[in-house]
Amino acid sequence: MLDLAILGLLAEQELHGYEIRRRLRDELGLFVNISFGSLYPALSRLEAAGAVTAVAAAPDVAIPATGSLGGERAVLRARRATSGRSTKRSRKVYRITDAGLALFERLLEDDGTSTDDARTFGLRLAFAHHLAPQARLRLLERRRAQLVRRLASDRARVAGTTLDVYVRSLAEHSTEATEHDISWLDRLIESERRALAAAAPTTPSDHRLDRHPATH
Amino acid sequence: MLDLAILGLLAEQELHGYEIRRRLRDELGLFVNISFGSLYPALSRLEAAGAVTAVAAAPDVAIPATGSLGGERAVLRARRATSGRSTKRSRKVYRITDAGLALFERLLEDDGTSTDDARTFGLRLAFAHHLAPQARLRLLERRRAQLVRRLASDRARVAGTTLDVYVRSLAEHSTEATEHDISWLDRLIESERRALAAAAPTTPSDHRLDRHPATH
DNA sequence: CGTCGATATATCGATGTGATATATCGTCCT
DNA sequence: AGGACGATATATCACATCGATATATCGACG
Repeated sequence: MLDLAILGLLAEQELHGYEIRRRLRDELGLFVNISFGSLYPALSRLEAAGAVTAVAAAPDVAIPATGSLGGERAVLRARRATSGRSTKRSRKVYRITDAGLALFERLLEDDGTSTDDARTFGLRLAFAHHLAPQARLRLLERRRAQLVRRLASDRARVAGTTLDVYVRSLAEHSTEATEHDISWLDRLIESERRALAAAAPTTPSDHRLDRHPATH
Repeated sequence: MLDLAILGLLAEQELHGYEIRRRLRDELGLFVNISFGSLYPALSRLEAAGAVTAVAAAPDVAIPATGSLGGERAVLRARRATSGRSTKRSRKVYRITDAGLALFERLLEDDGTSTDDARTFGLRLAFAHHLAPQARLRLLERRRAQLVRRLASDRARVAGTTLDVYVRSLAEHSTEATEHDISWLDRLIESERRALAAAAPTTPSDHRLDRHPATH
């Protein structure tokens, strides 16, 4: 679960542990508030598995050529770091390997029956730009189906003989929240479908299209 | 966290492990989907701590005189069980002790800085009828304040330089969900305030009222 | 000049999950 | 008749994650 988060960040740029945590907190802190107690062991685990390698401590923070991720503040930090002529306490900078990239893509797509967690879905969506359009659509639809199932069982529960006021209120609110989630997903799905139709209007009935997309 | 759940159920009625899990799943399965791998150890833990005691396996399932909790199906199950003249695999029925009740109340109120989890709040609210009106109000207001704080930091994040479409959508949706939660809490708080005012209209300015409420 | 807060890595215990093992009983299919 | 299957029931394992804590370095601020 946080393997996915770590690999997703490292797929864009080399980073050290503390910085990984900071980015997860600042940029998608909605779900993940990863603790060091899980981060460092996870990095060791990934290193042992050959998914990442520790490279020499970078003397200065690489200004992200990838753009998109927290530009200004990163520059400020880099300036401070270089001016101070300090590496703080020696950092271990990690780089993702080919095996790690493969693992990342597997974790991203994996419709694994497991851990329904909203957090895992959020993480996958946050890295959705790494997915092929069709895979992205599948991700959204899978999640939608899951929520629809939950909604049905929640409704069944509300219909049951639960009398307590608070439990009932809780159940009703949860139901509404799920409905809200679903309509949000519907909007996303609609948007993806439109993008897909606009990109490839030639072969709309090609059912093999999503296996190995020509490019992206 | 599931100590709270277990004690909350046992506070109303003696139960064995499997039944505890079933009730949690069926009645407030919104949050808790407790696994046996945590339930049984938790029961042992609570037993060791003197919060619960294992009593002799009940020959028949007690028809809940407390009402409110899954009546019909329980009766059906009880009938089947007695007709079959079977206790299935010998069950351990647990009863809550005085110490357990004290612990339960502590866990219910505990504004413990820890584990902000929505699940913990949901659990507390589900058992809110065990709380004094003022404590109930405090619980709701504490949660509200917490969500307001989260909302502020979420908004700050959205205002930042996050360019990715999906991350942005995720953040916006999360923000809306939090707003929805807050307005739900506002309704609950309003309702509690009204109930409180109706119950004790004599001393509206007594600021000590919530320390040791006369009764419940 | 000394303390505080941010940066940085690491480890510990407690708690929770998912998978699996074991056993008994009722129900349904053939 | 019998046997497969699912529900009931308890228990344990490996593993993931969290929160707290330890350790260390540095810049900033009074």
